[in-house]
Amino acid sequence: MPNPRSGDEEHVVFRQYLDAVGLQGLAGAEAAGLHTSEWYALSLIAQEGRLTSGELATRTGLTTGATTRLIDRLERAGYARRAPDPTDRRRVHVEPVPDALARVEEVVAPARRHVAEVLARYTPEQRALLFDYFARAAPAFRAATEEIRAAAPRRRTRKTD
Amino acid sequence: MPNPRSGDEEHVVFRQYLDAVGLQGLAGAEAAGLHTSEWYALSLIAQEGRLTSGELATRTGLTTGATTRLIDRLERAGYARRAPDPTDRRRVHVEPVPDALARVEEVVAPARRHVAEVLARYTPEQRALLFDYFARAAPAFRAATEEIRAAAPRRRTRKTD
DNA sequence: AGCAGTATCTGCATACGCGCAGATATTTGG
DNA sequence: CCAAATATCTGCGCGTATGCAGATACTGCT
Repeated sequence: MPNPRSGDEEHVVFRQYLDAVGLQGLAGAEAAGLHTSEWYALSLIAQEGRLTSGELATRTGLTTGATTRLIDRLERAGYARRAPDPTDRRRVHVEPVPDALARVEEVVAPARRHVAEVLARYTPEQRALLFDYFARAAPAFRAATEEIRAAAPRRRTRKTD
Repeated sequence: MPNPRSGDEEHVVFRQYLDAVGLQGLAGAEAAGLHTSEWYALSLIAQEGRLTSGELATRTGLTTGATTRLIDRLERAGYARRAPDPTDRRRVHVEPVPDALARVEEVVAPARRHVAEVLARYTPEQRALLFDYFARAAPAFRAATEEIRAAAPRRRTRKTD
């Protein structure tokens, strides 16, 4: 990697940073024994605390049938569980199993540790700034995610050329 | 631990940040029409600039046969191409197609834009610190990834023992 | 030149996720 | 109480990714 103008360099630095974080996430998902759709769904559930099957279907972009199976897998793997809705017995709430989230934490532990090492080299003020960035960037990334998913035409199958 | 209370909060902030970045990556991969193994492989190739089929097999943890098909898909989708090794004609180098990487950039564009908005609220000095963090954190995440993959009970792959 | 070792590719079989459409259970409205 | 609407589940088939093992092509060594 040569040393181009700093604007370019920032671009590359950020790109590689994103890639590294993304790859780490994928490795984590695999280590947790979860496929990406399951990992994605679990993140959604953990984030919202609790979702109905239908809501999960909407958020993941899957059909309700596929979502049922997805929940089956998550449940079988011990990451989530079904809970009845007291007011509407057709509905099924899906909620994370706390114990399993701890397992996910374990998988993320190496990343946390390595990053902690990096953070340790900064002053408390600098660390505060970084965490301020984390807090602000998370919603920004979530907004970007929604934007991407909204713009992406669902083209899972490439049979039609 | 100087401050358990704020430490806990940092924990959560960081976790949500990681989740948000990861989900964004997944959405991007899907928008690019790539499955996770393909996205993963493409990241590796882009990072190294060029890999042989065998090296890619090792890095992804796939068998050489599966890797051949993976390269086929990457090539058919226009993200990578095969290039002969001038010194060893058995070998096949896989390299990213620059044009396609630009397409991937497009997919990441929303994230870049949203984060740019966040970064715009900081002073140049603060931004410099953040980019310093990005540069340092990327290798840290890569190390974490290797650690995770090394520890993960990988599906029975290699038979070369 | 011949033989062993290496790198990649190709059939074959298997597993799995997903969409589709119908089935089942429950709520809501007349 | 019956019918329509709603939420989830199940049976079925398709497309695809992967492992395995053999085939093919090339290199290096004797």
